[in-house]
Amino acid sequence: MNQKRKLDFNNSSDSLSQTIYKEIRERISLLQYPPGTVLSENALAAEFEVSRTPIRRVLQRLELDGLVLSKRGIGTMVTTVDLKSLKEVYALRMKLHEITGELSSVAHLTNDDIASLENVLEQCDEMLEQRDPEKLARLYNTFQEQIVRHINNEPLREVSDRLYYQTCRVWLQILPDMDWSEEVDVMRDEVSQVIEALRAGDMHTVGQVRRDHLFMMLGRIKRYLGGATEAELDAVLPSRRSTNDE
Amino acid sequence: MNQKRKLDFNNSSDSLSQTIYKEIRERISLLQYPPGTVLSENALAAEFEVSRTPIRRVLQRLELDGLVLSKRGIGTMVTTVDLKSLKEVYALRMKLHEITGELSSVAHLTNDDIASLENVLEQCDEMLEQRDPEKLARLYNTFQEQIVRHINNEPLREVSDRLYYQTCRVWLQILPDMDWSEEVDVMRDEVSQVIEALRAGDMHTVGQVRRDHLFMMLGRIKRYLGGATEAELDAVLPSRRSTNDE
DNA sequence: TGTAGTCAAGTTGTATACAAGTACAATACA
DNA sequence: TGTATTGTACTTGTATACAACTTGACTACA
Repeated sequence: MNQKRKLDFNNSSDSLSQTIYKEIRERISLLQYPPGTVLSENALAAEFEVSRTPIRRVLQRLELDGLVLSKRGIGTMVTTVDLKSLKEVYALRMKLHEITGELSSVAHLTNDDIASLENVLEQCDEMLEQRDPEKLARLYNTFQEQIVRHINNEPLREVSDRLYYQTCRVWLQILPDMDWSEEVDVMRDEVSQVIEALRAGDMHTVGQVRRDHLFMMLGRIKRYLGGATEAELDAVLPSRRSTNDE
Repeated sequence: MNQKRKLDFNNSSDSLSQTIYKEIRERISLLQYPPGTVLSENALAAEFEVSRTPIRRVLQRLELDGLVLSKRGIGTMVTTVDLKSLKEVYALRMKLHEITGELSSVAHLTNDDIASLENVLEQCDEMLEQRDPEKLARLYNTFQEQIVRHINNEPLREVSDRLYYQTCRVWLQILPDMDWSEEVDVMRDEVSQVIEALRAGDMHTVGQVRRDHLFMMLGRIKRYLGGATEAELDAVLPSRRSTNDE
C-alpha cells in the first residue's frame, strides 16, 4: 500500500499518457501490482488527477502488451505469466539478442552512457550488503533501458523493450527464494561484460553476452520452478491475489 | 471513394473493435487510404455505426503500429513509410524468418490449410490474365495470414504480423510501375515452395524461402526507388495527399 | 490593392453521464 | 436453519458534451 511511489509529473518531455504508461508498467514489473491485482480505473484517475479517459488509453496499451486484461463488469487485472509464455518469450529474446549484434552497431556512445552504466555497476556492488529484491529488479530495469537505447534498428528496439517487460517480473517473483549473492554476482558479471564489449564497439559480443546470461537465467528460474513446493508454484503461476488499494 | 468496401459485420467471433481494426488496417495496406490520407473519427464512427470512442480505440492501436499519426487540431493521418524504416523492417523480418524455422515446427497442419494455400496458388495463376495490383496485394495478405498462423511461438507470431503490415504497402505503391508478370511469377514461386516445404513438415525451409523472397523483393523495390523519377519518388516518400471521404 | 485580423468550421483530447454486466451481501421465505 | 432472490455497489464499455487547437476564408481597414 505504501510502497516507494514517487509521483513524478516533472517529466515534461514525454506526454502525459506516456508518463502514466511507463509508471504503471514499472509498478507491474516491480510487483507493486502483483499478478491478479485489480486495477481500478477510478482509483488511477484520482491518483494521477485526470479523468478515466487517459487512464483507459494507458490500460488498453498495457492490454496490448499482455500485462493486464480487462473484463467488462469485473475489472482490469494484472496478468499471470504462465510457464509456456515464459519459455516462448525467452526463446525469442535469446534469438533477438543474437541478431542485435548483426543489425545494430555501437554508435553515438557518449561518455555519459559509459558513466551511467558504470554507475549501475557500482550499485550492483552495494546490493551485496542489503537484500532488497525490488531494488535489484529496478536496477536491472535501468540497465536494460540503457542497453536497448543503443539498438539502432528501431523496430527491433521496440520489440526488445516490449518483450522484456512481458516476463521480467517472473525473476523478481522467485528472487526471494534464490541465492541472493549469486544473483547479484551474475548480474554484476553481465553488466561488466556488456560495458567492456560496448567500449570495444563490439555489439556482436554484447548480444552474445546477453543471450548467454538470459539462457542461464532461464535455467535458474526453471530450477526453482521445477523443484518448488506447491505453495511456491501457486505464488507464481495461477495466483489470484486481490491486493486492491484505494 | 467508391472502392470495393464490403462492410462485414457478420464476423461474430472477433469483437467489434477487432473487426474495425482489421478492416481499417486492410484498407491502409491496400492503399484505399493512401499515405497522407486524413481519417476523420466522425466519418468512421458514422460508417461503422458506433460513437467516436471505439473508433479512437482502434486508431490508437493503429498509431502504436505506426500506421497512422494523430495530431491535435489537425487529424489522424496515414503515415508514409520512408526508406530508412523500410530497410530496418525488412532487415528484421529477414532475420525473423530465419529464426521462425528454429523456434517453430509444422504442427496441426490440416488438409484445409493445404487446400487454402493451393487456392492461393490457383488465384496466382488467374492473376496473370488481368493486371489488378490491389487484388494481388490482397491475395498476398491472405497468404501471409495463412503462413503466420503456423508459427507456434506466440510472441513471434504477433511480431511477424505487425511488422508485415508496417511496410507491405510500399510494394503495392510501386507495383503499377513494375513488371507485372514477373511479380506474379515470383509470388507464385514463393507460394509454391512454401506449400512444398509445409507438406514436408520442414518449417526451417519455409523460413528460408520466405527470407530469400523478402531479400529479392527488397532488391526490386530499391531498384525502382533508386531509378525512379522525382515524380515517382514523391508518390512514395513524402506525399501529403488529402483523399478525404465523407 | 494589400494586409492584418477575426471569425467559423474543422480536428483531436478530455471529462462526464449513462448503459451493460458482475459479484456479493442482505433479506424474504420455506 | 437453509435457500433462493433481489437489490446494491462496484466494474468496464459506450455515447456525448465540452475544451484546446489548427487551418483557411472572409472581412475590415489602411
